[in-house]
Amino acid sequence: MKKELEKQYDPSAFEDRIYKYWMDNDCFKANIDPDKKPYTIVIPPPNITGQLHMGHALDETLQDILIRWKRMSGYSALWLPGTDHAAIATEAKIVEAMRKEGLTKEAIGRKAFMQRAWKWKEQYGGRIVEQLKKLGSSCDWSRERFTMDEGCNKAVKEVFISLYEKGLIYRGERMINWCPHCKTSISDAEVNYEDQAGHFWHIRYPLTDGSGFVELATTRPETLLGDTAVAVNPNDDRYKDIVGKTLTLPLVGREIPIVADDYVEMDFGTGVVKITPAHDPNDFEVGKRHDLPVINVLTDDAKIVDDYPDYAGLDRYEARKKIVDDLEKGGYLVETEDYSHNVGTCYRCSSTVEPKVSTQWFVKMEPLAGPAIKAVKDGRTKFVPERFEKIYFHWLENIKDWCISRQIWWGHQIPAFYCDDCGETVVTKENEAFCPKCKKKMRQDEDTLDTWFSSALWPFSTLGWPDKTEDLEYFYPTNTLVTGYDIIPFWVMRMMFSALEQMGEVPFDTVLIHGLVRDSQGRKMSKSLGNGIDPLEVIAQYGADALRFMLATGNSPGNDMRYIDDKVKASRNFANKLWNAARFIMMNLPDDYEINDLPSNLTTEDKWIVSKINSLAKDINTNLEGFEIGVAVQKLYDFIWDVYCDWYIELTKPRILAGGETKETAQAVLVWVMKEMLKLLHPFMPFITEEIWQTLVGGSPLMLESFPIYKESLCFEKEEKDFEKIIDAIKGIRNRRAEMNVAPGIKAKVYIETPFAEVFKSGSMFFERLASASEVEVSDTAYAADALTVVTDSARIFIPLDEIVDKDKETERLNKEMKAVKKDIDFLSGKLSNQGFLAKAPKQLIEKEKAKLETAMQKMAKIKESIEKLNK
RNA sequence: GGGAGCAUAGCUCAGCUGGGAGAGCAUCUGCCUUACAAGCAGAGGGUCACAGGUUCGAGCCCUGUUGUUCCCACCA
Repeated sequence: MKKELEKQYDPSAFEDRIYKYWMDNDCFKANIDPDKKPYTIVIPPPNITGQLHMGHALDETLQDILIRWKRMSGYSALWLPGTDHAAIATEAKIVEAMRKEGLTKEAIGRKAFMQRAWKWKEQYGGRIVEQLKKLGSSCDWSRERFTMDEGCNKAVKEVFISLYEKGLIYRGERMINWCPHCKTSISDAEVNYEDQAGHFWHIRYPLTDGSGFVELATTRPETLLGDTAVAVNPNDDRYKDIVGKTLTLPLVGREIPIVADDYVEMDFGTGVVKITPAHDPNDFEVGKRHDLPVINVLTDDAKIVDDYPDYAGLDRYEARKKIVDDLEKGGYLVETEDYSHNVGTCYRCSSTVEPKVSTQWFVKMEPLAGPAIKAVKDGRTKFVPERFEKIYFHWLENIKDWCISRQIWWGHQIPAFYCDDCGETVVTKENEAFCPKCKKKMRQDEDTLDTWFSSALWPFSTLGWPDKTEDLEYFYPTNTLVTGYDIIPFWVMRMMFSALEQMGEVPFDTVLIHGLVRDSQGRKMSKSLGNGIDPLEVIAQYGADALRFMLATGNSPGNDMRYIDDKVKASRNFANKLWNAARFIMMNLPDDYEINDLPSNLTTEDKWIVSKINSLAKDINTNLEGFEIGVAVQKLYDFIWDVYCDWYIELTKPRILAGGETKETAQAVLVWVMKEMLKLLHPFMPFITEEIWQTLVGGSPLMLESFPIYKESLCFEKEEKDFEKIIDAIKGIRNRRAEMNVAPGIKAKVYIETPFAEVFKSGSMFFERLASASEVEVSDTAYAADALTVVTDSARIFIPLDEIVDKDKETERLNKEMKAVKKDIDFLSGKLSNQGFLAKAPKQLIEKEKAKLETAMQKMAKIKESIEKLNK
């Protein structure tokens, strides 16, 4: 049968079909094979609420490149996929959907809400998974997991109980971050700080004894309602006398003490701070030190509580306005100053968070942080690039206890039970509990766990832990974790200490960090800006291969990149180039062509390209081992486009026309090198390579072929060098002709004077097609008549074009060239007469420079001679 | 207030452990050469931010400066 590809490269015509072909043939399935080494990547589970965005596309592309490469390199490669329940984000979506139906979660109750949530998950949770497939992700879907599935829930409970029993999880009343919009606590890592324009209100509080006022400044006047003291620095002479006196709180009338505390900075503001223990983390600490009451003035949705009738029910910002007005009316407001300050916002909904005193569950971090720091310091896990270790260390070294309880329903319910009668607490993996003291049925904690609590267990919970499964035994610890630098504190860090604590081993040996994909102007892609690019649309237009290739091109680990449409186009054009090259070679094969290994009668140019792709294979492996994906991509691009298409294919054309043995050898080499290229390119552009492979080779899938490695037997150093001489000469001729504006149609004789006569004789046929030669003469003596002259490192070439040879112009040209060579000679001889260089530079380099100088000198002599002859 | 990244051709970016600066796009010239005009052959274009230093030799290492981006941090 004739092997044939569609005339037009149209990725949409085959990408889905190829993906299905892989699925049908179980190509993604990882098997436990004692004869193979395992290589494991767990996917950073995308949120079930999510739609595929460019960040995912980059993340998945990098993982797929690595996993396909390792799979082809003989590893039992497992890419374990799954999704995250995204607690707060998902709950918000469901609540919003219910709101449209006029329902609230309180109205329908927990059970019904959870049923709706699961239904929602079934309906939409698979969407992102289907989108991942569009990219070509070679995940083992038979092992797909969900952070809230039964196994993950088992793992979560196991860890919770184990940490609780070790005293590493505790429940307590602390100051936490509260999001009034999501109505739940959030962890420190989930707060984003941003500068906001605000005001600094200077207020005076009257001394109760009527002896005057104390002026202080605040950015949050509404919290005045909850003030329980005013503090000054103990060393502040200005206020020494009033420490211990009391003030009457304006608008409220409460009598509050003036305390002395080191926390107050004397030279900031007026040196007086109002203390509101319920609404500021520092004030909370001051309050503890001075045994001050904690008076909460805000509701869960940040409105003033009913205790203050004048303000009750007002939103915090409305209350602020009214309180400032009232302070002014009462003569308490001294001045209002513009002021920019740092405000904490919720990373999910961007609402301003409220510090709040509340009873929550916490993970005690200090004992867990130590081993996690050590593991990276010891090099058991390393970051690529290394600089991100600093971020990791910084977080762990300054870590506070992790608030893990959330006041939402969608998530893992905390496995703690309370006795309403005696206050007893029981933590158990059972679904119900009875009080050990009063034997009564206990009430389970209403709260759920931070979504990251389950994500933190992902590398081992997905492999079956806490059960001792074969998967866990074989595939754990995993190898490479690929993720963006923005989630190091959320996820990487937590996986590290969780794994070390539960498994006693690091969860992965390498963390490959990538940057963000920004828009063409370098801005972060965001919904609010509306500047996001939908990867699915890009795939529809240019194909997944083009998108993947674009994302991998010129991208170095840890650096942000921009999405630029022209770059995708360039990648698509590259795919098109490969497509057409494949079409060309198939076009020239007989219908019953049988693919064999390399023949033994290789020509110089055959050995040249075989040797080149052999070293390319070496480079690609080395680059991938070092996670230099962008560099590997560049090398593949250059080889396929420049070396194979622009040179080698062109070189085979005269041989194909000639027919016979040389044609057969050329065909065999064309096919063989194409096969090697397809293998090398496959991890980067899986679809097009598989499609071509299926058409050209057929049989088993390309994705299960062996990845090429360097082979000594394929290295032909001499032929490589020899053929470069011919390429140099052809380039030189083309160059001269273009400069002289000689149309390609005008053929001319080419006379080559060279000491490498054999090399040039064997390559002379190429000059006809590639250098517009009418005939080629190779000799060791110079051409006698006037001609255009081209001097390369290994030859002097004469092109007798009588009608266009302008002696003056030619002389000028040669003089210019001579100057350039002279510069080379000066540079090289300068270097070689430098005693320091001779004494300290590596010998090999010195030899290389000497050889270069020698070549340049010879070239110089040839040019000089040509000039003289021309002007005789 | 700490910490980090970036600064290379008109634009977007590569450049591994220091050995005479690269790619894509854009520009200019000439080509429909029977795989590809999503193409072919050529050309122009860079005191590698600035100032010092180390070295025989620096885009790369060290110090400082400027610009820019980001992360962290409780100054009310």
